[in-house]
Amino acid sequence: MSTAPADAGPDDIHDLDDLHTRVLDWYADHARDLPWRAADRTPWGVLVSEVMLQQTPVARVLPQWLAWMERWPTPSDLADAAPGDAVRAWDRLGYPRRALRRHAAAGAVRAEHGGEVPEDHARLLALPGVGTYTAAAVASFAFGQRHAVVDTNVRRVHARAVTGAAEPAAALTAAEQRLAVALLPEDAPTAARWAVAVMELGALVCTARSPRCDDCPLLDRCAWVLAGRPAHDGPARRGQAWAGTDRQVRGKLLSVLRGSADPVTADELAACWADDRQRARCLDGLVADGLVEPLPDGRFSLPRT
DNA sequence: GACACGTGGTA
DNA sequence: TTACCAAGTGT
Repeated sequence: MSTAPADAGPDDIHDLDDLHTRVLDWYADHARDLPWRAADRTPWGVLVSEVMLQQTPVARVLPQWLAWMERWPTPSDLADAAPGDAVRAWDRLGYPRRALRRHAAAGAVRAEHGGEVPEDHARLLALPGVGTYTAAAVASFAFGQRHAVVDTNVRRVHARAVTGAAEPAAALTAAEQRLAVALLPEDAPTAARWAVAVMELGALVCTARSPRCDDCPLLDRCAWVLAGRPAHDGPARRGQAWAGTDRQVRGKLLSVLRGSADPVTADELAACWADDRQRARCLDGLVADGLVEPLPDGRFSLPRT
């Protein structure tokens, strides 16, 4: 069990089978009934869910995903909309650049892939807003391929159950990636189920704050538990500053834009933040990011093209 | 590799 | 209440 799976011998293969069986059985009994996992889901729906879920809790994504899928059921439907419509519909999910990239990705899917979400990992990766994780997740969840899907939940489960650490490193390491690959079941359908199952275990049981070890199928073989649940020894995570930051100002500016059907004046924007210098800098940043469009008459709107 | 990037729920 | 945390990506 302490042997690295990369050095797998006969005993470790049995060990790996045991790991797979426990997690897959647990998932069969405890998986949440999420709409992007439903039998009638589309690859587009999976892609939309993955982007929405980036750094954003499931509970907040759920209603937004349903609304988006009803409004823009295919990539081409979204590509036909103005980017500003996507930003407005993104509402308060946070990180609105994701909405812009989602819209750009819809255009790329139509222009380069005949309107169908590509199955190939490299082509997925080339879409705006799709990084290593999301490309692997879509290839695995939507198309049943065999990929190491490594998100924060998976990293935490691996760190505890296999490596014996309370928390994974600050950033994804090559060793973690290799471990994730080494743990993958051989056949694609099982690997795809494994990927979503480990993630679900991390989301529901092996949580960051207060893990529910009593409910964990791996309790009696968890390396971290067996080691006496040692505390995290690495550096504490840096909290994200918020009050007074550009991020907060950007959020306020965009909130004004989202809330208005018509373009807004500079005065209306000024009302949301007193510091002229900072407000101007943030507005420039939003324009540079393509989230805000300055109009010839001096007003501002969400991007129209 | 570090940093910027939104928002709101929870302990 | 303050701080942490949530299915990351792009620069």
